[in-house]
Amino acid sequence: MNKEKLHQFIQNILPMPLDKAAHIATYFTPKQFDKNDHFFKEGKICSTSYFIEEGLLRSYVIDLEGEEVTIEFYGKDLFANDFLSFFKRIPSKQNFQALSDCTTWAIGYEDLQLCFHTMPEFREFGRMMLITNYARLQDRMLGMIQHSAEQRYLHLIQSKPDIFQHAPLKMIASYLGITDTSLSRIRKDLTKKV
Amino acid sequence: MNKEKLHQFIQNILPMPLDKAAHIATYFTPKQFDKNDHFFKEGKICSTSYFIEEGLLRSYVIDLEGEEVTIEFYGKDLFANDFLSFFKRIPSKQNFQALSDCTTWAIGYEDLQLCFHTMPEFREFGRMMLITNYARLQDRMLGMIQHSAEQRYLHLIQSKPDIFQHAPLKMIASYLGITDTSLSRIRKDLTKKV
DNA sequence: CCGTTTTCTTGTCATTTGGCAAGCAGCATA
DNA sequence: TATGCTGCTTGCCAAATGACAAGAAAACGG
Repeated sequence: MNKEKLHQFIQNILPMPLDKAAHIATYFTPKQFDKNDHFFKEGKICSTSYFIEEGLLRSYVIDLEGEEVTIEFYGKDLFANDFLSFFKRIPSKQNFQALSDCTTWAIGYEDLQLCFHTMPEFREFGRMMLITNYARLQDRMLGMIQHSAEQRYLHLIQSKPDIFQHAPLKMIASYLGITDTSLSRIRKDLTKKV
Repeated sequence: MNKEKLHQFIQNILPMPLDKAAHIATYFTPKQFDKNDHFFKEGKICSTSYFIEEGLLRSYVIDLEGEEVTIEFYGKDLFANDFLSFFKRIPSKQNFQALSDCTTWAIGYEDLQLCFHTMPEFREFGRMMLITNYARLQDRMLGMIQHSAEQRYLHLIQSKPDIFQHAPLKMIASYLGITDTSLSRIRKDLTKKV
């Protein structure tokens, strides 16, 4: 398990010399998850952030009726954590679960702070990551407002096709904001149309 | 027009000595908007960020049918800009409009970068603001998934009551992800229930 | 004050989505 | 093989929301 992909990821978010990226990478340690591992549970402060080299995760909350609502799928080359809990040091409401065997790089809160305080490049990198994620979330929000469930489903197939090999329909449905029954019907209608 | 509220705002996001907050505040210049001013239009790079001392703004996009979709309402004590365009220096898809006469404090991209690079407190302040906004957006997303239009409407009345004095129903409806017709009916039903 | 425009409401009907329950299929395991 | 378990589909009907159009009410500008 080498750090090449981690370097690429860092340089992808913010271009910087390889030695800088390599230095940043030294603060990350490898961490494996098995499929279905619940590796973070709500109520605690999220103190570790994971860069995903390979595999698929999801975060979810439990709603008032006890139903799981998937907040986000985290695939390859993404950073998984609960920003709010992580940076504000407050208990998280989210849970994290591996949907496949996962190869990740972990960094703890203190190390991340150290990186922020000592490396301007890393600050930029962190800021860009936050902004990118914010913009993605805003686009998804706009999608919820402007598009039908069917359109959102089709878009998800385009943008995150790997989800469909690992996540059961119910998780995908709650992510899309519909029930699994409706999603099943949407799929049925789509096969007719083709 | 004094900077007291700006100081408070900065210290509210991240507690710091008054002199630090005052120094940060020197980079902001006052800017007034009249009701209905469209002070930023899509296609350009968003290079100014506004702290709102008084008044109400909104950001919106134009969808494929030419309809305006309100993305966000920015009230008192908030920071208004398009993060993605502002920090990535790419053209924005958003428009900004004053919904009432507004008193704001403006800061340009270069000054903001200067602040980031020279003041650790300001970096923290900026990071916390991004995270707070991200968490808010995520909560709104969850609301879209878990709650009915009526529940979202009631929640909006609680959380941003001032909107209803300045924004027409159509803007509020698109923000909630429904049509103005539906919102009108929801209001009617609620008066019956009371 | 009048006339115009915008905003809001309402009626009718269609479409989308949900709730519930039944059934089927795959799959692990005793 | 028998037995559950989970995931997916489907039928039936209800509820939520939308599309379109008409009209009432309010706001605005001269």
